[in-house]
Order: sequence, then structure tokens, then C-alpha cells
Amino acid sequence: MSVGDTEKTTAAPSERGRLDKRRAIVEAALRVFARVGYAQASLDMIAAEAGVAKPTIYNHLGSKENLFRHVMTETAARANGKTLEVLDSFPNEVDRLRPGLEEVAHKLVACYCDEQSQAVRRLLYAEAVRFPDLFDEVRASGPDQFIEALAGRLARLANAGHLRIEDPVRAANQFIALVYEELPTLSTFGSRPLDPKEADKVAVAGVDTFLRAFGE
Amino acid sequence: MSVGDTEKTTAAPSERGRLDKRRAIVEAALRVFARVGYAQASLDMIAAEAGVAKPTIYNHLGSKENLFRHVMTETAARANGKTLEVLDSFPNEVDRLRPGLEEVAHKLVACYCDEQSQAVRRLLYAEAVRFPDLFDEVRASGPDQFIEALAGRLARLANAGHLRIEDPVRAANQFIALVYEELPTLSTFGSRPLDPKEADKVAVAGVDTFLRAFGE
Amino acid sequence: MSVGDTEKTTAAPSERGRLDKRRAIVEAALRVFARVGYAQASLDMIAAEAGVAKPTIYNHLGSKENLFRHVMTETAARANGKTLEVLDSFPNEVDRLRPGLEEVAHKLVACYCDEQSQAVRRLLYAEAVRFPDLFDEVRASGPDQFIEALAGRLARLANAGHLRIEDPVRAANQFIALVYEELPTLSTFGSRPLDPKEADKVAVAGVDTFLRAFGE
Amino acid sequence: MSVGDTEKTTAAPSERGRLDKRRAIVEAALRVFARVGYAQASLDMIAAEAGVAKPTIYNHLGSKENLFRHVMTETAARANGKTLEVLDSFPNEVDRLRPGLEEVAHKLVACYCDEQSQAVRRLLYAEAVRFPDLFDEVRASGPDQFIEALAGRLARLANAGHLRIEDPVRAANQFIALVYEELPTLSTFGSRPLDPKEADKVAVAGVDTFLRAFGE
DNA sequence: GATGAATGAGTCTTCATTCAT
DNA sequence: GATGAATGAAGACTCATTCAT
Repeated sequence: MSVGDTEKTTAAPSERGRLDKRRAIVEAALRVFARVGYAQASLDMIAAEAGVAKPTIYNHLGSKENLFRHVMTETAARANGKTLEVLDSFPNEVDRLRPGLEEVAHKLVACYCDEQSQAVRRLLYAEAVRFPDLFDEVRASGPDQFIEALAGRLARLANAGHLRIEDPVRAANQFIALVYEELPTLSTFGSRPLDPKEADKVAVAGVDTFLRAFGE
Repeated sequence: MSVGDTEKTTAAPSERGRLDKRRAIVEAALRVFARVGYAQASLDMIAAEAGVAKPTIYNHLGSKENLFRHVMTETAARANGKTLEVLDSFPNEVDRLRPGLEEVAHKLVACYCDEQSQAVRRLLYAEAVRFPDLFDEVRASGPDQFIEALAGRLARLANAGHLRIEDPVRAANQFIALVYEELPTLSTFGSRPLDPKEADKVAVAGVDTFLRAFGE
Repeated sequence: MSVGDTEKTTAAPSERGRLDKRRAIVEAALRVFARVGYAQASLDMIAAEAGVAKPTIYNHLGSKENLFRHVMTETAARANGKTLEVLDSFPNEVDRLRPGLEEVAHKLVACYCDEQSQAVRRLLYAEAVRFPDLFDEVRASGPDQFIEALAGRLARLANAGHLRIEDPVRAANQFIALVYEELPTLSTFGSRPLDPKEADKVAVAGVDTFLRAFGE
Repeated sequence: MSVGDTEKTTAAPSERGRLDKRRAIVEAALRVFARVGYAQASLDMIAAEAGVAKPTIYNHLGSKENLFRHVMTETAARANGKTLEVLDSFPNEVDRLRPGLEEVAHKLVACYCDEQSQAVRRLLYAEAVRFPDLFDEVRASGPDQFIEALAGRLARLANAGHLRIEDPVRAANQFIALVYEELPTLSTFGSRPLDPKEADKVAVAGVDTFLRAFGE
């Protein structure tokens, strides 16, 4: 057992309890916000769902608005991280081009359809008027970076002569537009969960069209 | 008795005034909802913006929820109608294929960026949790029909041998996915108005990619 | 019966009811504020005491702070008016000097001990930290004017050779200081109502001392 | 090593720290109460100003109400003590009558205008409804005793034939009424600090009038 | 003994909705 | 039919107070 472990274990009870409580609050808040939206979510609901008293939320997070911001940025960071990891599967060898892109597309769709991911996206859209800066922040730290990374990968393939791409950033945007296709419209609000089967077929078709346009 | 009077008098002064009042309410409501969202829009604001008393809104529209539904469906119907008209520009002759599709793309982007259109879309997304049925209704009467119509046009071109398309509905979806590209993500909430210039370039690029994939 | 009267009488019911309700609120608020102080007075108490619903208070007066301001200024104006009227009894003839001053003193004490007058004064003192401007306003429109008027009367008597006064404003201040004597200290807070009998004796003694100092 | 030192040292640094902490709390509380009033003063503010944790206040003083009582009585005792000392300057010899009284008046005004003195007085007035007994207690142990003592001094002068006074207690009250004049009204709430210069002139004039009435 | 954390009660305020005019 | 006035319900937030450490 390391010293670090010891510290955590010994000094734990209060500290551990505090962090647990904070986490419980944030998680409960995400669930409630996702279920009924920002305006309809009362702190009473959240407190009940988290199993804490209302003032405890204020002690930890300060205000309803602040709570929302924390929930959004934390969850978005997690989701964005996962999405970025998808690029690890990006194909480097030409003979794996189509199956590699399909795998990427498949994983992207999976990330997109992930429950928490959908929830943040929906809430971000829904409250964009109230929290425009929050939207910008999440967008900058997530999708924008992803597009950049994806464009880089595509450019490398293009340079190697495996794809005919002039504008990699545009191509990257079109790639995800084709892969997600109508997911943005369908799922944004997540009233109904998406059918991953169907979404996968759409994604494969998107890759197909992408390769028809830029392949070889 | 003047002509102006005649108009008013026949349909009855009250009737005319009544309809005017109703229209004023609905228009004011759209502006207010678009500005601050459903939950934040108080009937006081709307009544003030419309220049009527609060109970008058109830007399005409019954309830806040009902008012919202009316505003959404009426505005959406108008916007969807305009979008559908765009297909009148769809190219029938093969030699106008690219410029024709570009014209369609251009007009679609214009429709998409129209202020009222953006407002309804944003509100529909934002309140999709609260009004899932409303979302479905508007979607069924708008985008779904548009995709069907567009698919039909594409199928005709494919049958004539001008495009290589197997699944016209999918192609239609991909066409608008490519044309709008990141518009859905960018504009959904309309915090910032879109730059039509930039959007147009994206749309032309979308048409290009579409034709690279399905052309000839 | 004049036209104005007619209008009032006919159009009355609603208007009458509205004003009645406003008056009821203000009066109830004065009672509650006087009883428990500004901070402890909840709008629930006031609403209950006035026999109206809480929002009605907001419709009429806007906010707790505003309500307090109105209650204070209105009540103070009434009280100040009565105090000013006391000077009508001020003696003009020299042979009524002492009894005249005693009458003035007597009436001043009565005004001072008036329940509402005490209530405003106490509240004004108690909340002077929170509402310094309110205190200044009431003071300027009341006591300051009264001192000026009293100084004028004294100056006239001095000019006529009936009093030996160099600085009439100072003498005026000293007159009321002697008449009220420890009333300010005793009553400010009105925990116990003052004994008018006792206060009257003090006032007469004050007049006596005043005449010993400035008389003849 | 002195006995005093021994006591402190033996009783332990903790004891010393404890008393320091208590004193820090009471002083901080006075500042906060003076600044924002009883109801607005939160224990959080006081704890922060004292540099201690909130429960520590409860350990030492029990409750907010109790804390207020302690602060008031302790501070009032100090202020009252100083005021009582003023009488040491009271003139015994007839040839120092006027300058002696003026000196007393001057010192009284100084005591009255002392920052802490004003703060207690203001708070006592402001919270007289909530703490009537506290007001009585302070009054009995302060002003009442002072008046008694002053009356005694005046009686002695009267008996010696230097002043024509029938009712010494009344005269004492009138003396301070004339000396303070409108100080009670002006300063009670201490929004603005009093101008000692001006107050001094008023006091001298008060002594003058007092002597005009009772002198010789 | 001192503290960080948690809480139950209570406050002001807003809003959708309904009468009486 | 249109309106001014009134209301019941509900929500965000604060605070004095108490445990467990």
C-alpha cells in the first residue's frame, strides 16, 4: 500500500464524504436537467434525487446557474474526450481504408448516441439562448478540436495519395455530416432514444458516399 | 362610405379588429418566445408586446401552452411552405444539373437562415422535451415531406441516367446533410446570425461533393 | 352635486375597491411594521392583516422596500401636517404668552405621543441604516420646516419686545428640546406607550424654563 | 514574575487564546452589527470578520441573540462609564460655574459622539422592539444613574445658593436636553458622523440658556 | 475546544390563470 | 369581447443552528 493510498484511506471519511456528495449532486442534476430541462428543474427535485438537503447544493455549487454550468462542462468534457479517442482507430494503411473509416464512423455514432452525450447536447441546444457562452465554450473545447484532428488525419491520407481532398477541414466537416446525416435533427432532443442499428446503417452509407466522392 | 370602410364594414369592424388582434398576439408571441425562450416568456411580456391585455390572450388562445403551439405550427407551416417551393427550381434538364442543384442549395440555405425559420427551429429543439408531439407534428408536415419530394426528384434524374443513385431517400438526406453541413450545429440556437456568404460557399461545396459521389 | 362627484360615484365600484384595497394594504403594513419592525415583517403577515393575497401587494406597491417607503412617507406626511397645524395656536398677544406657549407645548406633546407618529419615528430610527435617504426626506419635509416656522414665530415675539432672543432658530430648537425633554429617549421605540399626564407636566416645566431664560 | 503574569501563564496559552478569541468575536460582532444592523448581520459575516469558524461563536456565546446582548451590554457599560467620569469635571466653586458647566457639556458631547457610543445607542433604538428588556437594562445602568448623579451635583450648587433650582432631577434632564439639543434626532442612526465643532457650539449655547434660566 | 459540512424553516418574488366590470 | 385586478402555487435563495470530525 503506497503512502498516497494511505492518505486517501485515512484522511478519507470527511473528505471522501464531501466529494461523494458533490459528485452525487452533479450526477443527480444531470439526470434531472436531462429529464425536464433547465427551467423546469427545481432545486428541490435535484436535492431529492441527490439525497441531500437543498442548502448543501448551494454550499457546493453556489447557484442553480452555476450548478448547470458545472454539470454541462464536466459532462461535455467527458463526452468530448471519448469522441476524440475515436480517432485512435483512424486507418493509417490504405488497405484498411474503408473498414477503418467504417469503424470510426461506427464509434462516432456510438459516442453520439451515448445517453450522457445526447443529454448534454440537447441541453446545450435548448439553453443556448440563456447560456450562449457556455455553448461556445463547450463547442470550442470539443467539436472544433475534433474537426481539426480529423482534418489532419484526412490530409495525411490525401498527401499519401489515398484520397483526393483539396480542403481537409471541409472534407472533415462533410465526413461527419454524412456519417451523422440526420442524427442532429433526429436526436437533438432525445425524446426517443435513437436506434443504433439504424444509425449504423446510415453511417456506413455515409462512409460509402464519402469514399465515392473522395476515394482512390 | 369609403372603400376602406366598406372592407371593414362588411366583414364587420369587430371581426376585422378581432382578427387583427389575434394576429398581433401571435406575432408578438413569436418575437418574445424567440427572444427569451418559452419558460422565460411571461404572458405579461407578450401582452405588452402585442399591445393587448392579458386576458385577451386567453380569450383568443386559451393558455400559454396553446399559444405556443399555435405560434409554432403557424410559423412552421409558413417556413415549410417556402422550403417546399424551393423544389420548383429543381433542374429537369441534364445540362442544367450542377447550376440547378446549386440554385436549389442556395435557396435552401436562404430558407434555413431566414429569421423566422431559425426561430421556430430553435424553439422546437429547445422545447422538444416539453412538447415532443409538437416537434413530431412539425417535422412530419415539413422536413419529412420535403425529403420525400426531393427524393422523388432525384429518383427521376437517376432513372433518366443522369445520377447514379440506388436509394433516393438516403441520397436526399445526404444531399441536405452536405448542403447544410454544420448549419444545424452552428445555427440551431441562433445566438449569432449566420453569415449567408459563408453558408453559400459551404452549400456549393456540398453540391460539388454530392455530384462527385453521385454525378454522371 | 357636481359632475366630478357624479363621475366618482358612478365609475366608482372598481375604482373605489382598488383604492380601498391599496389603503388597506398600507394601513396593515404600518401596523405590522410598527409591531415587529421592517426585517421581521413578512409579506405574509401584511397580506393576512390587510385581508388580501400576497401578489396584490406587489401589484400595488411593487416590493417590500417600496411598500415600506410609501408607508413611511405617507404616514409621516400626515403626522408632520398635524404638527405644523399646532402653530396656529401660537400666541400673538403678549398677555397670552405663557398660556399660549403651554397650549402649543401641550399640543406638540400630544402630536409626539400620537400612536402613528411614534410608530413612524421609531421605524425611521430603526431602519435609518437601511434607508438613510428615507430618513433625510422625511426629516426635511417635516421637522426642519417646523423648526423654521417656529423660529419665525419666536422672532416676531422677540421683535415686539416680548422675548429676549438673539438666535431664533437656536431658540426654537431649545424650545422643543425643553418641551420634549426626554421624550425622544423614552419613547423613540414605543415599547411602552408614554404617559401623556407625565409628559404634559414635563412640557409645562419646559415652557417655564424657556420663559425663565428668554421671557420678558 | 508577577502574580498577574503567573495567572495568565499558568492558566495556559490556550486560556489566553480562548479569551482572545472571545474578545475578537465580540468586537467583530459590534462592528458588523453597527454596520448592517441586527437582522442583516449574519453569523457568517461575523465569523469572517472575527476570523473564526461559525460554531466557535456558538461555543462562546450560545446564540445570535445572546451574542447581541453581550455586545450591547459590554459596550454600553464601557460607554456609560466614560460618561459618568465626566462629572468629575463638575464645578464645585461658584467662580468656575460657567466654564465648569461648559467643560462638562463639552465632554458630554464628546462622549455622545464617540463612535462606539453612537453605535450602541443606534442599535439599542433600532432593536428596541425586539429587545425591550435590553434597552431597559442599559438605560437603568447608564443614563438613569447619570441623571441621578447630575441632579445631586446641581442640588448641591442650589443649596449653596449658586443656582435657583426647585426640582434638581428635572433640571438635570433639562440640562442635558439643552446640551444635546437635536443630537438625539441628528445622530441616533449615525448615518453621517456628527460634526463635533457644530455640536460644541450648540452645547455652549445650551449651557448659556441653562444659566439664563437657573443661574445666579 | 475548534471546525467544515449539512439542514429545516422561512423569505421575497414571479407567473399563469380567473373574476367582475 | 376586452380589460384591470386579484390570486394560489411554486421557486430560488438565505440563515441560524447542529453534528461528526
